[in-house]
Amino acid sequence: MTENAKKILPRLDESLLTHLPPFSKLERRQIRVILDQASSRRYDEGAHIFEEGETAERFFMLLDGYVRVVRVTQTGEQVTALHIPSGQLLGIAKAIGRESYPATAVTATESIVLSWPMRLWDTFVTEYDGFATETYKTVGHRVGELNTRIVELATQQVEQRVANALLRLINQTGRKVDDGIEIDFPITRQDLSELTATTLHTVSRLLSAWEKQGIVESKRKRIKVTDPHALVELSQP
Amino acid sequence: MTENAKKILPRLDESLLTHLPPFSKLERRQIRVILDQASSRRYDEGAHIFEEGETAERFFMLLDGYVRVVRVTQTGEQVTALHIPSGQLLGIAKAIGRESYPATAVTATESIVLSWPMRLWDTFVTEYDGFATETYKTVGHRVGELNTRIVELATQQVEQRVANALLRLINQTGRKVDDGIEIDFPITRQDLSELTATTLHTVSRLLSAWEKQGIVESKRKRIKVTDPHALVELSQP
DNA sequence: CGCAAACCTTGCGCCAGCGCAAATTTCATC
DNA sequence: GATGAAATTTGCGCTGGCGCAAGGTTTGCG
Repeated sequence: MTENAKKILPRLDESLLTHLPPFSKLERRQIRVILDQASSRRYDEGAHIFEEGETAERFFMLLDGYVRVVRVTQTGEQVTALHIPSGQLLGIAKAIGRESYPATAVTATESIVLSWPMRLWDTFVTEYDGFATETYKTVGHRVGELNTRIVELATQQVEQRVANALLRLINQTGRKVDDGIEIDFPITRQDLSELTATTLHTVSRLLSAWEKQGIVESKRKRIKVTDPHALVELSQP
Repeated sequence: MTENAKKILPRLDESLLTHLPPFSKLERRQIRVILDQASSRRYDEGAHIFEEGETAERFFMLLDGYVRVVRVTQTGEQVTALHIPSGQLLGIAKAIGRESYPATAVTATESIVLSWPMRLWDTFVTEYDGFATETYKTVGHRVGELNTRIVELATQQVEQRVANALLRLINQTGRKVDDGIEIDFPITRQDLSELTATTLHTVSRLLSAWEKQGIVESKRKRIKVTDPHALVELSQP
């Protein structure tokens, strides 16, 4: 409840966008236009922003929160392809020449999301300097991440993959706390297992072992890394 | 030798490009300009067209042959991310906002490759209608493939992955022969294992088993699928 | 033709990590 | 503070597929 209170919809204020890469170089007037055309919306934890295969009718910017990009197999298993932190565009199917979303976006926390109808895409690209470049950089970055995940899945042991995943999470979304770095959103053993292609049981065992060694501390849905260096060691082959 | 004789450098003729998606809509005059600025080159089997991390100074079109896109881990293992058939662009770092190539391109057969200096990229995008769209579609398609590979690696057994890889190869690059479909380029057990994240031993065992069941026939570096339907069965969970 | 290099096959033992099962802890709600 | 749902922990046995090793086959080359 108190959490909710903090996360009311923000006023559509210029300062929301000016510091974000795709828009940072724009004039106030341009930002104004962009904001006027945007819809703002709050999503609960676990909500789906868009679904794989759906016609891509809107594109999104994550203002606050975290999003998991997942695929679901025929047998219903979920596989997490990426984690997206706030400040990034998502659902940018047009930037990769697609008419439909290639995966499903699920909020990992309550999130605030801005969105625009896809028909504005071309306008944004032609009207706003740097927008195209930034979106292609975003795509490039994600392609890099996908490649990295493939290499990890192909060559590393489960322990290394989980260690790597944790490191990536604290790098991207870590919050410094008293004696360590905590992952900034609720994450279950199940989530971690979907991210590392293993089972929640194995993740649980690993975390227990690491906790005994003083590398991490974890409560339900919370993980704090107290000795990142040790994790780096574990993540090396 | 006779093989080589067939694969001399082609004359830079208009018909080379007119039927390829990125250029198909262009006028003869435009094709002429594009060809004038291109370099044509033949690569031996196993040659590297470009290396991961290298500054992306040129972009390429594969006119004939097949290319594997690979990453090499710190420990020297190779992981194949994609296979690219002829008629496609590659090394299009600019389309994903990168200054350097994100992976290494290795020829799987002798190949004929056209290339242009990257400084022409923006010109191509602005001057030639449909070029940008096609490149983004290419990117989109590859992102889809990468996602699929991640899901496969994460959820499937080795046997299913190898079956899937074979099916994909015969779909993309299969050549109908007397009593089956043959993969159109030399492929070793090792190659297949790098494509499916397993060992050449396991691939060898699987192929032997399948050969006994009459699903495939294979010689050194050659694989022919005689019963694709059975493979489809095996590829399902 | 004979040799070396590259490629392929097969047997055997082992173990990381999964599946199953059951118990326990934590949290939200009334 | 009682109840139920969700998340987590832990034990145990089994097995897919890897590592190791040895031997066989095909191809290219001097």
